[in-house]
Amino acid sequence: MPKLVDHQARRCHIAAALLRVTEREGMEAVSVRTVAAEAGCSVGAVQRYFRSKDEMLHFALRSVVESARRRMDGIRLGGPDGMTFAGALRAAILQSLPLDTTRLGEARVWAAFYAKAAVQPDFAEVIAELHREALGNLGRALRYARSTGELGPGQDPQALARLILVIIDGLMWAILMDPGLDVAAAASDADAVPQLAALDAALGLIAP
Amino acid sequence: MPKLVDHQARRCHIAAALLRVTEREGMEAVSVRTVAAEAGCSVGAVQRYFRSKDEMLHFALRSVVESARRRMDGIRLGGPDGMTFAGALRAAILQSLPLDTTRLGEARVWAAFYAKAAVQPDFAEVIAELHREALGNLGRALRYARSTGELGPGQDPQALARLILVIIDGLMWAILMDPGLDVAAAASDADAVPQLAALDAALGLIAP
DNA sequence: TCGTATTTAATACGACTGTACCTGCATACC
DNA sequence: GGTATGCAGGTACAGTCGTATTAAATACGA
Repeated sequence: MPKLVDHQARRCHIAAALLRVTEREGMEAVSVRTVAAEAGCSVGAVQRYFRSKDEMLHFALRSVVESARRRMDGIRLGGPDGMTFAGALRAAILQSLPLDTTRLGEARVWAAFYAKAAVQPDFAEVIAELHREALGNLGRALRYARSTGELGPGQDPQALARLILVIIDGLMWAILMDPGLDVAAAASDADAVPQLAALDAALGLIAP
Repeated sequence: MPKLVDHQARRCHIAAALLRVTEREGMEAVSVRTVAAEAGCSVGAVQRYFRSKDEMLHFALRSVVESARRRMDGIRLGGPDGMTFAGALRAAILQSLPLDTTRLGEARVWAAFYAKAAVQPDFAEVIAELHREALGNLGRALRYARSTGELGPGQDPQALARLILVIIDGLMWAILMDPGLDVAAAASDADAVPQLAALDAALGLIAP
């Protein structure tokens, strides 16, 4: 038996390189060669771990979906943690927004995959599944909040969950499209981001 | 004097071809050749009207921004037109969403330009300017609505305008990412689009 | 009708694309 | 130790990319 390599780890390593290229120069700059260079290996190497460029892109998408899922699972809205429901919700949303350099990079990657999904249904399906899952999680949390009285009884938790996810996506783009955004200031002080006025307006309406 | 052609019209013709290609196959499929083929002319022809591919893309972006601006200017929220404020607002937002095939195509084009703007600041600037203009228009309309009492006095019109624009963008993506969307049904009956539950939740909070 | 300026088409160029193949190399079993 | 097997790198190929340059066709003013 010859040398054995951890295939999965290699694939992740190459996918990470692909995401770095995407974050820096967009998905149009992603080619087998640029990714190989970024990953510090040869073209032949990435070809062994991915049969085709398309398979590589699919794997990369699944990896970002996976990390988003992990982040999502780490969020707890209900629960006894000395915080108001509105505050916890706001914190959870802020956590999902590109307010520092690393999350800004991740958002740029998402932007590229979103655009690809707009014309490629199989990509859209993967994203839609994550979205359904997020909808379920958030809806469950909101139902719990309503049961404890933290959320008004007149509000439909499922529709509200939809609304919050829509706002998160919309805010992501609004922040991404703002060329004058000061990321350094945003990371320390959320009030330096004028786009978040929309978020506070929404939260003020939801949980006054 | 030799043959004279309407340069501006030619540029628009070619830009329209570029947008058709983008709508169908995404921006990665846009090349000087594919656009020339779609426009029914030679590569040399598009090269005369656009010095470079980048200039062509800029012109195309400006043309979609221009048409979005025109659509926006056609929207009137305040005014005596036998409609409640909330109803007029809802209608205006629905008009901006990809709920039929033509607007779905336009949304796909927007998706592509959004993604490009995420990594190319000069594109982002053009979009940001349109966004600022929309913010101003909507803010004005909301201030007027508040002055007539149709909007509660406790709400900040500017923040609310931001929120509505964020929701429009977020809804656009939510609809675009849904592979199971029945466009035919959506065009005739907005209730066939589950994503719009988010919109109604928001409107219920804003103008109850 | 001629001349000329403008539009067109076609081609050439170097660089880059995705993919296929092929050569060494290091390893682990017989 | 020999050898077969999985891995890495390199190269080749047929296309396509954006752009520059060329020659032909066109249409108007004189």
